[in-house]
Amino acid sequence: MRSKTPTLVDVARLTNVSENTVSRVIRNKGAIAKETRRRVLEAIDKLGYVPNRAAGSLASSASLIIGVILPSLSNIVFPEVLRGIHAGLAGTPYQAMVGVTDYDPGKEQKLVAALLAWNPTAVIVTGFDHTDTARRMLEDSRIRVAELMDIDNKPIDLAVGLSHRRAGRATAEHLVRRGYRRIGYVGHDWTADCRARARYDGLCDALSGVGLSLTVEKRHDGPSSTIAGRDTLARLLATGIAADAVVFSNDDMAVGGFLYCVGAGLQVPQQLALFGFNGLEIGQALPKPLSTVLSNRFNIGKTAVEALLSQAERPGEAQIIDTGFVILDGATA
Amino acid sequence: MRSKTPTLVDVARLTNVSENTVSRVIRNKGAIAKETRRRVLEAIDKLGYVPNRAAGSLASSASLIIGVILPSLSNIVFPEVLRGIHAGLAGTPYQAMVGVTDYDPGKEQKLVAALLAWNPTAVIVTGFDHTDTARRMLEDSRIRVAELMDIDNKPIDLAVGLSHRRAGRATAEHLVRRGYRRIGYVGHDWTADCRARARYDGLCDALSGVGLSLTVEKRHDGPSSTIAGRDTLARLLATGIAADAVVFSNDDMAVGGFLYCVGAGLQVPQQLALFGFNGLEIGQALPKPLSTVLSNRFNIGKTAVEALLSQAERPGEAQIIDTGFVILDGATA
DNA sequence: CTGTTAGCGCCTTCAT
DNA sequence: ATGAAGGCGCTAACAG
Repeated sequence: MRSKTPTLVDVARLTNVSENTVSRVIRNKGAIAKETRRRVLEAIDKLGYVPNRAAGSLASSASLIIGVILPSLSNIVFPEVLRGIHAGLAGTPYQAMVGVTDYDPGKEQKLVAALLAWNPTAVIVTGFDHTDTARRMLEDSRIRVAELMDIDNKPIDLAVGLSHRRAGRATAEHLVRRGYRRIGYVGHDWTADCRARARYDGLCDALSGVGLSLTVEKRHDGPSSTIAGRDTLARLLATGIAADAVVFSNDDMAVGGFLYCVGAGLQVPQQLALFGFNGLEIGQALPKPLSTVLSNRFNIGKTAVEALLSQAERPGEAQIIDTGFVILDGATA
Repeated sequence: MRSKTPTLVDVARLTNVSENTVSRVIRNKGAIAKETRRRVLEAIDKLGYVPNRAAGSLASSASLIIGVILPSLSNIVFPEVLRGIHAGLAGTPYQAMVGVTDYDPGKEQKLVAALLAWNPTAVIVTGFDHTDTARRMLEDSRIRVAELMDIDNKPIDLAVGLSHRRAGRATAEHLVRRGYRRIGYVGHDWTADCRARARYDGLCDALSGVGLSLTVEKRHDGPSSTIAGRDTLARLLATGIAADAVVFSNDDMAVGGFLYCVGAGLQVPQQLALFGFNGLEIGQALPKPLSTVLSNRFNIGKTAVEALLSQAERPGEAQIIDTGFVILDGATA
């Protein structure tokens, strides 16, 4: 005969106080006599009482849930953001409810609806690219909303990330300063990844500011990957158009490019300089550490959670937190 | 004046049916007249009604939540498992509630309690290594429980994964078949990662079966990483003890080892053969594809979800699903 | 500092 | 095929 799991009432009875008092102790709300609290906690411990979250959510129309919507888990960047989110959540009673969109705004919209059905305390999404409906649902929800990775647009409530446009500009400036003039570009499909596009734009922008432009470029028609980087660099070099440096849409692609050079016996950076984006560990483990832009993904997730939890209400005006970026000099450009 | 979000009652009133009927339509339960269903769905659409999950969970003492507890998100393997889980969940009304333990059984126990407080439909954990309390909570919960990655122990309910011991044996057999006799080992801290330990045991086991043993070994005192692999191989070679092949605790480590060889001008596999575990993309993108064991992480997650959702009750006897492994011949061993 | 009184929105059970 | 009644476990609002 298994006795059903204990509830507030059981704790209250065992302690000879009202349910409400027990509830207050659990939530650290209102003033409670030291002795009462002690007895309540004792009873909780004795019974192994665990609050029923669904009941709590229903009664308070709010839950200890943080909704998290990520475009992908294949790109290592997002697991790192998620890691930051969990780091920010550790030690709090909040749990992350995670959904993945596969870069599909339609799926994102469904996930927004699905997560809002849980009355989450806050929702974290990626970027600014939502369907109108999704955006309206988020706006109307009145809960806190963080849009991560990018800060080049006006957020619903809070944006945490870096300016990809500026990161692209900084890349150009770095290469020009190093004396590179014939600069090529190897990218991936940016219909989904509009931040890669923003970096590209910043890059071209800054180059044209000093009277330069991309000498040659190739784009892989699909998501970024090491293998795509390797193969796309091969295609770029096969054009025969000389380049002394190649900028990659991100580190995955750039590492693939580096491995291509190793295989082809190309001296990096003497014969060809390489530049990435993200600052992934693997890039720094190469025989020559990759020159790239560090984009603190972990920190973006952690900072976002901390900001969201530190203030329950939306601030009067949308807020932006710039987590910045750092040029990693490396040895490949 | 913002009207509060619509509830079942609103839909019922608009349709002139009882709440109950609306509820049945939503849950596809019981027989409903075609025409009634149509009108209800119309009303739902018109009002933009979204069911309140907390209320549903409270009333049914069950929720459309799948609890997921992972040891880490730093190791790419677990994001891939999570990706599989989300793939299995896509198209269902279930959401994943994710927690991360940092390989700490104490944290795992707290997460188990925290997730069970939501009345999840099932819980997915990693491995068999739980505190007694955590195990008891999971057993007593009566909900479905999957233990992932490993199948070398008796599960609470369902295990999905591969035999790491056998993978280790297969590694030894492969190397011996290829003619390697002086085999070294480069590993990482396995107090946390007991599956790496199981592979190591299988490796040693199979070697001693043919009268061999590890010639030399070095273990990095920390989690696996490319940089750790690179540096630990350097330390192993610095011992001066000759080895013609080195087995790494996983692909991250092995890729680091490969990159060390590139930097040091060591011919792979002529001067030194390398062997990994996991079959990560990066290993296959190397100038010489890494010889390794493919461990289908994605599939483990997806298979687990499908198995859990296909049967609401625990089967009479604990069940094991072997997702197997595949030796990737590669070019490094 | 503590208790009382009403729900929160839905699902289950039993009728019809 | 549909409805009525009751309650899931907790919290909010107000008393005292």
